[in-house]
Amino acid sequence: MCGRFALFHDPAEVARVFRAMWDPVALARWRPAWNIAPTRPAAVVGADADGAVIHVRRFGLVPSWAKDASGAARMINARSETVHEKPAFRSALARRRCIVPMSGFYEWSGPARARVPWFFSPADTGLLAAAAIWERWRPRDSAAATRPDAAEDALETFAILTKPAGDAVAAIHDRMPVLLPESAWRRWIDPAVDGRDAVAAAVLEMSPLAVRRVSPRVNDARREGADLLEAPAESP
DNA sequence: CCAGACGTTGTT
DNA sequence: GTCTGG
DNA sequence: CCAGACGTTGTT
DNA sequence: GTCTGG
Repeated sequence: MCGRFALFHDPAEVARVFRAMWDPVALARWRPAWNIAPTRPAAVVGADADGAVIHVRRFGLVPSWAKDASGAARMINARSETVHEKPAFRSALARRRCIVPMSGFYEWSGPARARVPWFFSPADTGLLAAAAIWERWRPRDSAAATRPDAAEDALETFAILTKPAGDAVAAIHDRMPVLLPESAWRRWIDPAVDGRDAVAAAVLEMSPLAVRRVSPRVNDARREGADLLEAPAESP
């Protein structure tokens, strides 16, 4: 699956790779991150009238009909096998697909007492592109909804699609994010493309991955920094 | 009809 | 065990 | 995803 | 919002 990831590439590099423009508000707010956990902001690439645009949205999808945003940490992933039929995901899949640029993502192995983190990154250079869907949520509260700046109360969130693990991931875990090769980026974020077709094409793709064991300091979602990727201290 | 859910993943 | 927060 | 909390009451 | 269960 995919519950934690990193995007520490320079923002300008992210824009260049995805041939996208940063939303100015998003760019001002974004900082490279090595430990992006559910409920935390992440950069995402979406299709706009003007082309590909990078926004900052929160990890963990809150459906538009949710009474409050507190369930955000629960819908962090959507199964590619069933995403088209789930009430919580269906409309997002049809009309609101986006790409999550990643320097890499984490998976854990081992028993609950001693979880071991691993970092997966592109085998070659570059960035990973995870397939995702997003939603816009507004407070039900009518006073907030009628304020002139109601748009500022809107919360944009996303969930990452998953599929059965292949290649490098299978040894560690049984699920992994759906990763898109560059040739599939445009179709994924194009709302004119049927969602189910887009998923069917996306899950066939394989991105060559490198993997390494990293510091268990990453387990704590409050920690941050490049040193989270250091090899763990030797244990006998 | 109304009420209540709506999601994924983990581990021995 | 199960939920919440990061 | 993992880590950490998980409860009520009264009083200042 | 939209579907399922009673």
